[in-house]
Amino acid sequence: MTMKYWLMKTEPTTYSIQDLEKESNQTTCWEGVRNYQARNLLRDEIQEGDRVLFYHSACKEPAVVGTAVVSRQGYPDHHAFDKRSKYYDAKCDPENPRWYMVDVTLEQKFGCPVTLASLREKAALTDMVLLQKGSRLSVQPVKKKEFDAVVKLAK
DNA sequence: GCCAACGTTGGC
DNA sequence: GCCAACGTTGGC
Repeated sequence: MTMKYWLMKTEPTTYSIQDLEKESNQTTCWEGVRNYQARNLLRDEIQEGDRVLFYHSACKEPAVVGTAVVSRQGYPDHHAFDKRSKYYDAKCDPENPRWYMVDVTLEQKFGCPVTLASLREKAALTDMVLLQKGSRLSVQPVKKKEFDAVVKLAK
């Protein structure tokens, strides 16, 4: 299985790369994704060892702020069954999980975040899912050359 | 805060 | 299965 590349969005007011940095083992579960297209990626496509662009959305300066590695592949998001969780989903049956998550581990926090504006300036990145009009997927595929180009911009 | 784009819900 | 209404996302 060859390594794949992804981009995951998070609102830094909810969970930021600084939060990930502070976790034990700098690892967290990526809970709360409640979109079927993204769910399918989390459940079926994303493999341990895959690389992730960590993206801050809905904030003053939207940007890729670092990279992470998938440290556990898809498993049921148990927050959906927890009434106290903000991600509780009353329609979910633990016997037949609807929502999935993966674990991610911090790889690198960029010293220099790669802003959305700077991504748009790069001709090599015009096909990135993130940059397409109306694109809202919070977990999305990235091509290797795109991943590499973004990492390069962080230097 | 605005609003375009997209996803989901539910009546029919 | 259609589609209007509503809710959410997320850049600006």
